[in-house]
Amino acid sequence: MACWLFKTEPAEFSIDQLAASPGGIARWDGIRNYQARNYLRDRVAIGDSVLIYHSSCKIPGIAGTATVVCSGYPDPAQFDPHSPYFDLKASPDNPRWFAVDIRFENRFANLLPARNLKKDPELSDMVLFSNGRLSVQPVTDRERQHILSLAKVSPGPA
DNA sequence: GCCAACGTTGGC
DNA sequence: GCCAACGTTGGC
Repeated sequence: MACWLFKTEPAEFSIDQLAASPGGIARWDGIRNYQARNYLRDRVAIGDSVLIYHSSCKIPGIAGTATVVCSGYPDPAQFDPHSPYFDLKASPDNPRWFAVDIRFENRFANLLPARNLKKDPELSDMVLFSNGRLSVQPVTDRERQHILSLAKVSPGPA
């Protein structure tokens, strides 16, 4: 089982919206970056663990966890001319962008602020800090374990 | 709102 | 294929 960090702007789609989705399941779509696309298309698998990261908000950080319930498939939004994610150059025969489905697992009692995680020696190698703009990124098992242990002790905003 | 870092585009 | 110009991301 692999682990991933998915970034989202909570104003667009938050972990609460995920939790409120039918069955706690939602499509993770609208990813328009090739490196992230490659992960969604080729690597993200059913049963993988996901850390949900809130970005571009008051306190950016990890908000909770989810599980992958459907691996990569063409993102329907790319074919919809009314969608902000429409892509003129994509076609069903030759899809350019991919989505996965995830199911809500847990919302941390206290969000883990990125500025705290950044100071944590256990997490110094996280992709989050070397390529902060990548919206789908791999997380090592060690990083995941550490983050989950932090979430349990509920450190809260420092 | 600023700005640094990074990604994409397009002329050559 | 290079690289300058431009656009986007995202923390602050």
